[in-house]
Amino acid sequence: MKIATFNINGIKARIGALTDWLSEATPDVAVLQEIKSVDDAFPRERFEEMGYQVETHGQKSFNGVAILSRLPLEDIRRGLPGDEGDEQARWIEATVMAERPVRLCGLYLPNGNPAPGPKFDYKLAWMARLEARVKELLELEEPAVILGDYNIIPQMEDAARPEAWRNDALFRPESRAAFRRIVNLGLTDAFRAMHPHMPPQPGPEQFSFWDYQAGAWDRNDGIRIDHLLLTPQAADLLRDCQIDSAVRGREKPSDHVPVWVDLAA
DNA sequence: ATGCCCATTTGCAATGGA
Repeated sequence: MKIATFNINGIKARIGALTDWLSEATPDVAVLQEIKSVDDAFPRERFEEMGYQVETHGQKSFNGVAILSRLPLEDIRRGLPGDEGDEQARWIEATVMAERPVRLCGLYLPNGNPAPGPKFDYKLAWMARLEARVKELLELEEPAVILGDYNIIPQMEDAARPEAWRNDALFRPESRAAFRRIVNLGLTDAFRAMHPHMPPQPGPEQFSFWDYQAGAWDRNDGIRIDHLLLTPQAADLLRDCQIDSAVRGREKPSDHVPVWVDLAA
């Protein structure tokens, strides 16, 4: 079963690029971030025609997450627990009914800039809520994938120019420590499990985001911030993990590209 | 040191992104 995460940066602007990629990559499940749409405005028919069940958790203008699945979805939940007053649409969960059911948690973690400041505080508070939810998921001892735009550069090798991100909310010590705390509960970073950092690399590192500005894509000045974290039961099913980098070089691209895992589920 | 580009808004400049 192929499960992908893709920050599309606006469904309205990305409908063509997204359907093209779905047709080629044929993921069983695509977890989307930044749909930037309310639920009623999401073009669900376009994806239903392609055989996908569509579940959205949108809001006006910003944020918004969704799950597209060719297999049935059950027990859909919207919103990250832990703060009833949080209006931002950044979390959606569902169980994909494969031969071996897998719990999916799609997330769009807050950017957190500028740091320090209230937006950075919100990011860290959101990550504390994520940690609490991950602890619950791990106690179930079932296959689960927590995937999406984490807005975290985990290590130096995950940025082409780490020094440029030194004081950024994506790379600050507090952000990376919060990410490590979550991973260290017992999750596996699927990409690093399949592609360990082995300096000196024969080629450039792989990234999942390149800024629109300053020719970042042409210079491969990217960062790896879209992640798929696996519970032990999901990690035991891991067959492959790849980044579809070429999508970034097409017409009217998102600034992120899809990242996917193949699970023996 | 700052902006570069892109998407959205009941828009025509401002905000958010990362």
